[in-house]
This record gives sequence, C-alpha cells and structure tokens, in this order.
Amino acid sequence: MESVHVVKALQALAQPTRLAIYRLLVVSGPDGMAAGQLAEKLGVSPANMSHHFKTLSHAALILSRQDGRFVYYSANFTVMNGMLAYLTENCCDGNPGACAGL
Amino acid sequence: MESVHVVKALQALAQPTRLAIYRLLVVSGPDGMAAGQLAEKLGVSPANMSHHFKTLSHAALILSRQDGRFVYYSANFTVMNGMLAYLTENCCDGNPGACAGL
DNA sequence: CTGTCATTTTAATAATTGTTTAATAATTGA
DNA sequence: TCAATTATTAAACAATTATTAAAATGACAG
Repeated sequence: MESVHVVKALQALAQPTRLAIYRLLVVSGPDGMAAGQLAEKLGVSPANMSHHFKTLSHAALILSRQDGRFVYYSANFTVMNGMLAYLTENCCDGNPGACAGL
Repeated sequence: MESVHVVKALQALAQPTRLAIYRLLVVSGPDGMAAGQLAEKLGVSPANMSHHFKTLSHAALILSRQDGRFVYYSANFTVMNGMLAYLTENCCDGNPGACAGL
C-alpha cells in the first residue's frame, strides 16, 4: 500500500462521525448496513452522511451495493489490513524492542 | 482507548509529513531520533517540523526527551496498539467473516 | 557573560474540511 | 403516471489546518 493511499484512509477515519460509521460497518460484517439505518443510528442528516460515505468510499475503506431503494455499505477489510501493516512496518528495525505486541 | 483519543491519533497521522515522521520513529525504535536529524532526512524546515511534533505529541503518538541541545523523539507504541485495537474491535460481531486476518 | 546551535513559539496567510439547506436523481407501489 | 421514499449532489458558509517567516527560548563552549 502506498503512502498517499494510507494518508487518504487515515484522513477518512480521522473524524468522529466517519469513525463511528466505520466501526458500525466493521461490526456488521460483509452484509453491511443501509445508509438510512446508519444515519438514524448515529443521529446524522442523510445529506451529511452521504458526504461522509463519499469520503470513506474514495479512500476505499468501504464498499457499496444497491438493493432496491436502499444502498448498503460495508467495510473493506483488505484496505484496513493494508493500512495497519503500513503503520507498523519495520518496527524497531526488525529487532525486539518496546514495540512488542505490534 | 476512547473514541476522542483515537480520532486525535488518526488526525495526527493523516498528513504526509507526520506519517513519514512517525514511520521513521517506528523503525528507529525506543531510542528515537533527534528533531534536526528528522528534519534533514525529510527535507522539512525546523519550524514546520516543530509544529508537527507538537501535533503528534498532543495525540500521544510520540514521546520526547531532551539530551543536551538535542530533543529526541520516539514512537509511543502503546498508543498505536490501542488505536489499532479500536479500529478492529468486534469485527463481524465476533463471527468469522470477510475480516479474516484482522 | 557572549556567541552559537537546536528547537520552539508567535503571528499571518492560504488551503482544506465539515455542516447546512435546497434541489436533484432513482426506485417502488398505488 | 403520480406520489412517496431513499439517497445523492450543489452551493454557501464557518471552522479547522498547514505553511511560512521572524522572533524567542534554552543549552552549551569558550
């Protein structure tokens, strides 16, 4: 994963509403949740949610699929994995250190 | 780790220079690196670096210690661990899913 | 002390981001 | 087709963030 994509993913998650959206989608797994369901659960207006979905989608952190009138969003675990790996790469230059557990 | 701290940590890392700083500090381990050394390595002005150090410190992602005229910064692995755990908590509601590997 | 080096702070400006309101699409059922 | 529902887009404004230049702090050597 390249630096510029990691920055984009971090930016996308670095906002309270979007972090909450993402966490709900992590819990809901591959099936995901409908846009309106998320909006209601978080008490955020649909328009505002839509902007946040766009930001998260653009960072490839979430996926969407249409089902009738509903749009279901779900977490893209592959990108999250890549981001986490990037953050801890080459920890302590390969030697054991205070980073134990990473 | 609380949501508000996670957002702060993500915000701190969601910037190319700060992400680069953090990664260099992850590699350099507990000893860390001097402020000026990092500035030179990244080609960023000392004043600008200082602002970024402040942001990262305020998010508790890095630690600092003074040694003579030099200030050494190092990665705070505990906070990174907390952040990573927060992001993947309750994945797929505890059931096996597409999140395999997280 | 005085001068120099390493870093931080302050102040100013430019750029980005988040929220709101209103308008627009797409889908469904009567 | 018409109205209702679900979601997105566009435009505007307020708020936050990043960068720069200049001044200030703190540490050490002579």
